[in-house]
Amino acid sequence: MQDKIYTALKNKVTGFTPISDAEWADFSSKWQMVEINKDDYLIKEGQIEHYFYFVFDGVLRAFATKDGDEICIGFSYNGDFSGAYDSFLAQTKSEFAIQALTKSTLLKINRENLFLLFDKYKSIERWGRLFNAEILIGMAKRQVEARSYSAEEKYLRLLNQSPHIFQLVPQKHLASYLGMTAETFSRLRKKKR
Amino acid sequence: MQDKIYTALKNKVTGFTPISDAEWADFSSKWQMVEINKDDYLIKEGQIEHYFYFVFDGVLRAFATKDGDEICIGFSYNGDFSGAYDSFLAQTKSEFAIQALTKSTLLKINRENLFLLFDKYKSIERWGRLFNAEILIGMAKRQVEARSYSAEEKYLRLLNQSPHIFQLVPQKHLASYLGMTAETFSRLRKKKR
DNA sequence: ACGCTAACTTGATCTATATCAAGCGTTAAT
DNA sequence: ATTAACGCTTGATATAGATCAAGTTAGCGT
Repeated sequence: MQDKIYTALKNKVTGFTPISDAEWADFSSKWQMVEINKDDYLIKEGQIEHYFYFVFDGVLRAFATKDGDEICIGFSYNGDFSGAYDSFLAQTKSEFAIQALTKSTLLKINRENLFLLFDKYKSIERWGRLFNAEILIGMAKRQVEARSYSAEEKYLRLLNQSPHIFQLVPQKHLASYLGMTAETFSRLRKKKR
Repeated sequence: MQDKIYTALKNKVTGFTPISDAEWADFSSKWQMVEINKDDYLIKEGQIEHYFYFVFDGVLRAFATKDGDEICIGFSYNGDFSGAYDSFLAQTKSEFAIQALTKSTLLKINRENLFLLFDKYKSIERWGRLFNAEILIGMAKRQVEARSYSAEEKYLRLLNQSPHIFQLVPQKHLASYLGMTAETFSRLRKKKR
């Protein structure tokens, strides 16, 4: 049954680029399973990220804190990679925290091991490049979105494009994710029903 | 004197990861020089990006258009890479245009050649990964910035962190880049003098 | 099942910033 | 040299969404 977790990871990685059996054996041996309870943190603001995660099951949120208010940056679900990735790459203090919104099952790999794998295998290096590209493309989209639309438009777009997350994530986090207050979110919700 | 342009590219690339002479010879042969006049476009919204650029000299701006209004996404200067990078990677229609703010000298490489180089050389693949990482880290920072600060705070932060761009870029573009109107920008400017 | 806390709703008010409008200075074209 | 076009400034007004405050609901721990 732990097999399933590694199979999920394998599917995810080979979705980017093919990997030989030998490479997979080495690669996969470096990942360990971790479980984390609801409300616990993968990492807190100001810490340096040493791990890169794969979410097998659960929901997590990334958020920064500004003057005591939380600013929700994003979410990770089943099949996503997670972690304070910019801190992980640059080894700078993380500007945000990652917290489990549900009990979650993850795989993690530490930075040293991952970087050794990058050195050792071109396929893994390629996966790293393509994964970075995917994240980057998503962030570029979101940047334009955030600046192009009103609160109402952003609400409706989220509703159309990711209806499932309304079930998974408390409204206040969705509101913050869309850059509005919980009150505004609630009013939009009422309006559209 | 064209040497200087290639030397600048070499310095930029090897700043990420070392590259052998043979690799460099092959890699550099795939880049061609392009010149572009002030106000001309590298790419327009809706087109698919086939090239990846290196700015030897000049200033460019990337902007999206929403309801006739321009939303400035970012700038490229001497020593930066440029292009509609997400369109280049995903081969989807670009959501933004790139326009020269000054007469500019660039190097460009087409996608096919670059991807062949990724296949051929692990060092180039690594450069690709690290370059993606750098862009990604920058975008993550900017995302948090854009959401954490008021117009005034954003203005002051830009003034402190990148005073040079006040000389290079018209105010209206800086205003849009910071997510405010030109009027608001002008008022903040007056206030702080 | 009960009580407590946190999430959500609803209404009243406030405010940062946008919008609209008009004028000024500088550059560029005729 | 004159005018047109554009970028910047300044003032008046409008508004989306925030903030503040109070009440309601729902989930969680004991």
